[in-house]
Amino acid sequence: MPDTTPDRATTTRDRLIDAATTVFAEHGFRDAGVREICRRAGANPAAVNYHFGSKQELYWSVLRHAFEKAGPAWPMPRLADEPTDPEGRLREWIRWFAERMFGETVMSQLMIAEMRDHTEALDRLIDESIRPVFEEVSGMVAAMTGLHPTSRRVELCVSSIIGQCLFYKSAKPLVERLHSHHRRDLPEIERVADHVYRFSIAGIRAISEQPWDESPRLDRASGKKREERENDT
Amino acid sequence: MPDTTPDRATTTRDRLIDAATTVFAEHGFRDAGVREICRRAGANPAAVNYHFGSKQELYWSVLRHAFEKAGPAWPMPRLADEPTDPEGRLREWIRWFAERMFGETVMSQLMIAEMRDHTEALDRLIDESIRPVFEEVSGMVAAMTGLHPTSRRVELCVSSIIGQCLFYKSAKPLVERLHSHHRRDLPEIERVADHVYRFSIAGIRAISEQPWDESPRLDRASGKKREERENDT
DNA sequence: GGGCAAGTCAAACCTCCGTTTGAATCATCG
DNA sequence: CGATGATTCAAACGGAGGTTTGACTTGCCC
Repeated sequence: MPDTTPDRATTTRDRLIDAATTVFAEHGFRDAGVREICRRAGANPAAVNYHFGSKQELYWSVLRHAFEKAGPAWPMPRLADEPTDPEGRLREWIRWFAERMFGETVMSQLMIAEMRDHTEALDRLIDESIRPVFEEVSGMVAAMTGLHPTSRRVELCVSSIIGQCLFYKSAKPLVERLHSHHRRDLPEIERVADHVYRFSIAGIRAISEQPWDESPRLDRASGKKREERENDT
Repeated sequence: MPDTTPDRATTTRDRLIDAATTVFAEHGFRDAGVREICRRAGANPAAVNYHFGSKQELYWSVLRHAFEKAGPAWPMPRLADEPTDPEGRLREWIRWFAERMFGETVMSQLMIAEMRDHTEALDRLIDESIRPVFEEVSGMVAAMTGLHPTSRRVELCVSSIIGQCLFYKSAKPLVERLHSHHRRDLPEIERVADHVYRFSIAGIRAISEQPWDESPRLDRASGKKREERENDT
């Protein structure tokens, strides 16, 4: 007896995709079990290999399917969509992104899981789904600062912004235990997004105003190679 | 024949701890294999169960051992250590933390791996090793802003700072592919740390100057529960 | 030396998991 | 109806991983 009502109307193949999407999102590729997927889909374990050839192929199909659905169903606020100022666009984008990080959307779960397990799917996932996000934010920051979108300073600012949001997702067990009043409802998400926005706007301004040496400082290359020490602590 | 010179002088138990520390740090608890640990330690697979009882118990011993070594060998710059200003202390702390995030220290690897797999060890790990870090940074931010160390605004600022640093660790495969000129040597780490510092200082000032409603906005609690929607995208 | 406990080892055990097999079922069409 | 191809199913296969077993070695004390 399957967990979820298996939608007898659809084909076994479709039910497998649906069930696998959920299980892969919850457990990642490695820890997801073919038997559990089939149980949830109300199908026989052999069905996976009959319809897809292998667990790996099923995974690819799930990702492809999630991509195609996520594209139109997950509209990222774009810089050119409305004639507001870059700051307003950034605020809107952070809110959008924070919602995706707090809410357990299947697509974000799949991406996080894939980042842990990194199968061969990671490259495609990054190129098709994450790089556009980076470039979009880079465009906003560039518009705010007058810097080139691919400049190092913009790159670092974008990482700072995304890093702040991603923190609540990737370090979720940590946040749940360390933050005194931790909730994940909508007003709370907006509170966090608001903070990230204000914090980042100030950071971006400070960085753009700083007359920085854009090239990576070669003058300090004299420091002995302290990198790659594997041992101790 | 074991991979690493197995230090014939030490006992089998100690060699097991050493080998297990490396393997657990590299693969996490779940993906680490008892057979590989024993191979590296030059021991028999049964040795784990003879000396520790189970793989789980070995894992606990590894964590305990790493804790005890990491404490004194991993000195976190403390606010009271030197009579500099809070800004200078924060700058020093970010540099220290960034080095730990970029460099592959065993302790940071163990923590990240444990955050993925979260076994029962996570709670202890957080309480003994991560919470002090949070509180230390909270103290710095509080000293800079005049806010209470446990206030919500300080909490959010600390998350922003740590989130920025953690990004380069938790999203490492992403950073490697998206950043145009990506290196992990010492000058590069200092470049990133410098950026995070300047970005954060400005963010903290902006947040502290904002006359914010400190209580979580209850007025918006009327929003219907949009949380926990599992489906779509 | 004899006995005894600690330690080590190869081999087997047990469970879980992805996959394969071969028979049974169903639909379609001549 | 009978044949054929697609689909479903229970059962088993083969391998990997943690654990157990039982014999063997080693060192120590009476």
